[in-house]
Amino acid sequence: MYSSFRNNIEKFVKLTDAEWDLMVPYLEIRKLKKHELFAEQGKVAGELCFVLEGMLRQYYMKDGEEKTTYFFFDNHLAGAYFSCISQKPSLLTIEALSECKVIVFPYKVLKELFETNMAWQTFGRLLAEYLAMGLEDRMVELLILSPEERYLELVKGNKTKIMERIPQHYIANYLGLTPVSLSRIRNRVVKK
Amino acid sequence: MYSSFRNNIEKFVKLTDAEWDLMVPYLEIRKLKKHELFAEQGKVAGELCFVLEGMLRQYYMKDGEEKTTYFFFDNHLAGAYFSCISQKPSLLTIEALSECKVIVFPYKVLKELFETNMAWQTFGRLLAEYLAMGLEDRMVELLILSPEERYLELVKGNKTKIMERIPQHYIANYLGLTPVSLSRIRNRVVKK
DNA sequence: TCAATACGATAACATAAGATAAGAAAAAAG
DNA sequence: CTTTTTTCTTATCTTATGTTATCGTATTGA
Repeated sequence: MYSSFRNNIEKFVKLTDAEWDLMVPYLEIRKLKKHELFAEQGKVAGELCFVLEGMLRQYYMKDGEEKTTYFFFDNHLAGAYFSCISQKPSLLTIEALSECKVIVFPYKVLKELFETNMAWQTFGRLLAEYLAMGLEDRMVELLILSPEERYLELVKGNKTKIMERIPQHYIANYLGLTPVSLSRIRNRVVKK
Repeated sequence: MYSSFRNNIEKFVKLTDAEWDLMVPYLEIRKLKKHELFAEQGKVAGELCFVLEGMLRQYYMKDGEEKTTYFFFDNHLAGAYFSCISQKPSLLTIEALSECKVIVFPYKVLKELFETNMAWQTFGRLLAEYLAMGLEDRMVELLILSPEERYLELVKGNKTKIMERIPQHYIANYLGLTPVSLSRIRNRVVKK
């Protein structure tokens, strides 16, 4: 049941069974209904999860509008990681885009493992480095590519099929544009 | 000589003298001339540095143009961190914007410390988390703020005086716009 | 010191994006 | 199955940005 989660962690660092077992008692399978929130703006996040099935989105509020900035798919960690780390109220909300099955665990437990076990600590570093590299890529794309180029990069990727199931206005936000603008770009690109 | 570097590290994690001494033999003071490169696109980076004096910029090439995406000031770590981590050729170049005095050290040494010492490993995690949080903030600004709002955020910050010494077209890139556009925004903002 | 280069402001024009609204299509809810 | 809601496209209008070019000034380097 938890093996996909363990496998995913072990892409970063190998764990002995004993080390893995330090985490297991705190894992909990949870189902999220569509539109259910996993983390909420203004609240200090205490939990992270590993997505087994389904997908989620992360959004910020600006001028009363939801601005979607990230998606979480299966086999990935999700959660308001930086709120957990800083113990400050989260600036973002995480919502299930579909029915989801996730493995939930308290960040406190992970932190405890970070501080007491070298392998887990290494995992913590490698995970943060992995997150940072992803964010750097994303930032560079936003800085140096035009909206149309960003859209083309997105459809070039391997997430095309998944993306098709996500409402387009969320993807527009993700690319830093308005839904109307994305619709126009799609129209333009098709004609080329 | 190295105390500001140590202090900076100890903002993340306290080190015993013995732990600090593990790093000291590998530190080297280096002066960079204006326009001298510290890391170069296409080359695998092997060194990081801590800036004692001066400032540097990081840029990517796109369509034959340099796109500045980040600045490094004194009392901060600089370098092609992700190239060091991944041992892949760097996508970015780091250039001294002024005469610089930096403390240089091989990433290999740092990695060795990560893997053999718990305090250093913790530093590695906290550093990566810190970098990731900064990148997340930056990304969100790019996604949900308009160019003008981004400029206003920048001048609101505490780096105003430093920024004044940086050529404006670098700052334009950093904000994700063209130099001409930044000039117009500045003009517009003054009149309000 | 002088010449070359880099820098920033501005203008003119073309293009693309934002805002808003309307209508069709698709999905969700009852 | 029908109604309601959400989603997407399209059109119009306005505005901001990109592109290119010019000009005066500041900086740099020989």
